[in-house]
Amino acid sequence: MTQQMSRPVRVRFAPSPTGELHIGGLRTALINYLLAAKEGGVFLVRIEDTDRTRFVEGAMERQLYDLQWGGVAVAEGMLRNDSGAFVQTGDYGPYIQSKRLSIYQQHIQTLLDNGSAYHCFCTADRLSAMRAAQIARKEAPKYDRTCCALSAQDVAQKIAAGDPYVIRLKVPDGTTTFHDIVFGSVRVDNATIDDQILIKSDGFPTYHFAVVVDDYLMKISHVIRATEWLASTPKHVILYHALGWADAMPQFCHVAPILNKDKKKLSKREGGVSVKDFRDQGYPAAALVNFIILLGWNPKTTQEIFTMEELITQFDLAKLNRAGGIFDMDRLNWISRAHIKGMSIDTLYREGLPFLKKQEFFAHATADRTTEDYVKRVLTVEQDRLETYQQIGVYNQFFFTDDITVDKEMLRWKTNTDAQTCEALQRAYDVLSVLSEENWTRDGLEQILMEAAGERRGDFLWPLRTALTGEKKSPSPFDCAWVLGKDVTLQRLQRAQACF
RNA sequence: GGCUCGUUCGUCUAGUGGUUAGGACGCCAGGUUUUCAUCCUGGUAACAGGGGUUCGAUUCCCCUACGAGCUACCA
Repeated sequence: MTQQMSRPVRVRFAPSPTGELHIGGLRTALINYLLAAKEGGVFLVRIEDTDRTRFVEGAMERQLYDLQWGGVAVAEGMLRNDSGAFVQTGDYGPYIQSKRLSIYQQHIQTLLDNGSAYHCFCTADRLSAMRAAQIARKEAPKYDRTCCALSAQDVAQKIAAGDPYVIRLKVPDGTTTFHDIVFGSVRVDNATIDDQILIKSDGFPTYHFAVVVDDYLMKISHVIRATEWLASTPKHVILYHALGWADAMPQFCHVAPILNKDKKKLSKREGGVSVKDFRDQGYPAAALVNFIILLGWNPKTTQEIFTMEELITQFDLAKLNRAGGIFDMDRLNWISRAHIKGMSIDTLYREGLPFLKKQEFFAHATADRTTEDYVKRVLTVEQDRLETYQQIGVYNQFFFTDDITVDKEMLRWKTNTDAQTCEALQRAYDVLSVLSEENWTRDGLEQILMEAAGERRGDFLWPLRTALTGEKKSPSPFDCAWVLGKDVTLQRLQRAQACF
């Protein structure tokens, strides 16, 4: 088999507008995109909407938006225009299959003419009866070619009479072999392949026919898609030959699916599998992308955290694994944490603010606690503790509300007495009340408070920290005082002292 | 049932005809520490099973088991 290694790279992602973009879909799109980006090729999007019964209004737009969110940049096919709408762009359109019906008609005719396809008038009832009988006889269900024996006259007559029909591929005898970049050589006996329907009775092509016609006409160099297509690739190979396009056959590359804990294909039933779900939960796009690409691929180094640029330079189709990977939430969280940790505060603020704004505690916060400056201080303190944007502020709500509760027990460090606790609070107040605003910095506060703490740090720092937060767990008292500011810090210390 | 594909710690994986089978996540234990988180150190844990080939197989071949996909006028 000849491989066109020098062909310009043109790859495509071809979603069906039937629902939200699945993370498995994002992964497939990403792999296509990475190859194109690495090789200086073109990544295009084509919409496969030939199943009118499953069409969902708006699904295409949402999927394209999710792709863009994930950083998978589309160069041809469906692009966003200035007003935000997705429009067909490129020299190989239309890029929506339902707009290509006449093209399919033209090419099905060559198949009909050269005897590679035939009309079939069998009814659904007859087909299902036939299939049931075959199964009962423990045979592989397969069309029995009744209509293949019809004369041209019979066919013309039935068509003229308005009988509904489909057009089937006449699978030739022999075997079909093809090379897959990931799975290697795959060979099947043509006798096991059914006479696949190419054109449905509604005149629309099936996937198998449309994908071959479109990939050929759009000059696709690599067909990179999910492994669920591996078994039907021989049909496509047969079609390339029947259409006389064997020399222009793309390279096939099937990528393993993402599985759930039961090793089943991750299904929408279980929730939390669409790109939108993860975006809504506050995972950075770069983290999700990093996570899904590492499921079944790695550059053979120990690097685990990647930017998109690093992925592009290090990507290699040959390093894709064959086995499917199980989706592991712990790992996603770890990768997400690493990405958030590595962000600038400006980025974290820009990305995280929309999530913070949805929080009730933030909506009720006073104006001075929702300023950019204040929120950025909170983020500075929380950055190392965040797994998702959605967690911002959630575990440290005392930053946004004065409605905190402190009592003697909370303020007491270990077995200290009330007097010792009071003394600690008073000492903290004394030290902080004379600290200038200029020195009210993370470092400045840490320095002066550690000095004041002396040897028995817990005696001093615990009452201070709980007085400021009303929580047993929180960031350090230095960080809390820094975020809250001098006025609030002193107020809260006084409130704590009033417990005694 | 048939066809195609797959199988290294719980998970993601590296790896070689001879390795103490490496790393990461998780988990556990210690350390740092005012708490939590972070961070540091250490630990736990794998070549699905059986036959070959071979001086020697996790690595090559075959079989079995298990798993997945396909077997639609869905993609």
